[in-house]
Amino acid sequence: METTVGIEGKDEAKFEESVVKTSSAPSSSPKHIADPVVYKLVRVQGNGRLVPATDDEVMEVADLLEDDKGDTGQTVGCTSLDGLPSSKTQLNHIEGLLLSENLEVDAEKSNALLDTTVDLRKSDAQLEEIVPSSVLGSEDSYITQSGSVGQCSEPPIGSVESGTSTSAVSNTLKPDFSKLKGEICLDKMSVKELHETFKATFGRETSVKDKQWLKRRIAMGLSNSCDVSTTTFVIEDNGVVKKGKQESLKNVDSTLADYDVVGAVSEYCRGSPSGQNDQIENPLPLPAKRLRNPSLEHNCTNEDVPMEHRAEKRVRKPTRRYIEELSEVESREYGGKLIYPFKTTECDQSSPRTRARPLLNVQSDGRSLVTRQDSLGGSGVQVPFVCRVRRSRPRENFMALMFQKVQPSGMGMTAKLVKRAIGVCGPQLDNERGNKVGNARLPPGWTQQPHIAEIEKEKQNLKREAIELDKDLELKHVDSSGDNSDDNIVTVPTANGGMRRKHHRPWTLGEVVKLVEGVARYGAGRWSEIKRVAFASYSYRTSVDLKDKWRNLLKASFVHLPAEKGMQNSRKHASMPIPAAILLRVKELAEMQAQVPPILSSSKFAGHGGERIQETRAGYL
DNA sequence: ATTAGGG
DNA sequence: CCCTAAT
Repeated sequence: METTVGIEGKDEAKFEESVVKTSSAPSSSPKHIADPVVYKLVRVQGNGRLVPATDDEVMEVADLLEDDKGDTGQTVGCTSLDGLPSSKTQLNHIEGLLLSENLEVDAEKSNALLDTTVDLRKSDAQLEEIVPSSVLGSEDSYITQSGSVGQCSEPPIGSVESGTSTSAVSNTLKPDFSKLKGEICLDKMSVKELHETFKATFGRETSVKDKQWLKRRIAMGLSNSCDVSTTTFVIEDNGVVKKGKQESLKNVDSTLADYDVVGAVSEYCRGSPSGQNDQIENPLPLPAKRLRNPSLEHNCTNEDVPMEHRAEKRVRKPTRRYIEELSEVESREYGGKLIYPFKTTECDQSSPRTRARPLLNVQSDGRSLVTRQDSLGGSGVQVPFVCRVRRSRPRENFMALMFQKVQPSGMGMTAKLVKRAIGVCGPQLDNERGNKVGNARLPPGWTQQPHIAEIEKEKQNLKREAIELDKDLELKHVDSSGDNSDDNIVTVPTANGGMRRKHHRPWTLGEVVKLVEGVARYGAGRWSEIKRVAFASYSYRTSVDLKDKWRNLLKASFVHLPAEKGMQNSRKHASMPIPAAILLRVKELAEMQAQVPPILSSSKFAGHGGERIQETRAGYL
């Protein structure tokens, strides 16, 4: 079961009182007409019924409401997420940076925004796929309120929405009359009618007889569940922040709860204030909503999953990306230490339920997220992938170890690596590595080729991503993509007959920005500092890497003119073109810090006036 | 241990 | 990216 929060008004003052009242009588909250807000807590049982929440299930959401009132919502979610004090500043800065004077970048940015959105939705959908009914329940209940409204009494709501744009959330659920209307509408229908409606909605028949179920389904189909869930999550998120944790552990598979939060946070931070409104504002709650955006369609339709099913696929384990994003935030919060909150959570509660769940999310997208479960010799030991702290370099080293065992040829240099490997990541050999141990027979060419392909694909997608408003999150996306599992390890022959491994990790935009940022803040040369601060969560990217990258950036920032010609034919997607804005900034920084590359310095002023971007600097200091 | 520079 | 010298 899941705890759901519904909002029916807005007034944090009366909040608590109201909560209690409403929770015992979900369908009626008459007293507050205009201002009062009530958060109704309901518990969804099994596949449908809404049950009044028990007292201890009632969550305090007062502050959320408060925020909702004044804020865009985005800020709310984000601040609660990233404890990074300077995040805002950075955000502004980056934004400025990108917007500064590059239309191209701008365009890219909007694209990125879209992409991100899609991405999030997609993963969200996938999330849901995993969750049988629990989280769904919450969603459903919500929809019953607002979604069904759309069908029967959409006009009033719609107008109300656009009229009172103050708080999306409160507006969304605000009037109970809407809910009642909606309920009644569907209630009036017989099962048969419901079936017809269902068919009309989803284009297929259903054998389910449960009216409740049908209603919810239809409602879901008519409204867009994506946003719905978001709302729910947000609330839940805040709840979690307060005291939802225990609750989660108590009532729900906390794993799920956590994921929800993750999803919610991500989506919310993306800047979904509009997203939330979208759903409601849209006067025609048709299934078409999903098709609104081409790429979105693509992402949502890629599988031949029946639509109904798709609707469910909204909650799912967050992609590694998200985990790592969060963890990064977390780590920053705790002073750069690598802390993986989910690890504890997940490991603590290994309820039978949890164990059963993973089966559901099998092959949502090629890269199964759960498989690690039993990987350790089938011992059933549960080591959530989240526990993975890092891969790549350490792994490589580890692999070196294996390699040495299997094929003594590379010994010479391996020794060193092995040593490092043991020292660095020995204790944290996670299941993934464990897996490899099992499969260690793989030849040097080992690295999971299929995986690489996947990654590459993803990278391609992410390539188009630029920094958007929600820089922090965004960056993490990009970055994580880079770190996303497998590295392109290439073995190059070395003089003394040995083989050294060289892995290539394309720098993501996010990383670059971070780097630039860092340089701006601490100055070029303080690589270790920069690494500590900006790259705390990136186990790869050593300070040396940073340095190298900076060197390259510097080079790039001053040349960029002749490059066009040769590059044209050879490789278009070879490496992510660094946005001019960033290069510009690099250049500026370089000049500012008197780091102008000696030789290039002559041509630097050629046809470019990069002097006038001063505000950027201001952002840092 | 970190940094700079060459390869 | 990797390696190494220098600090």
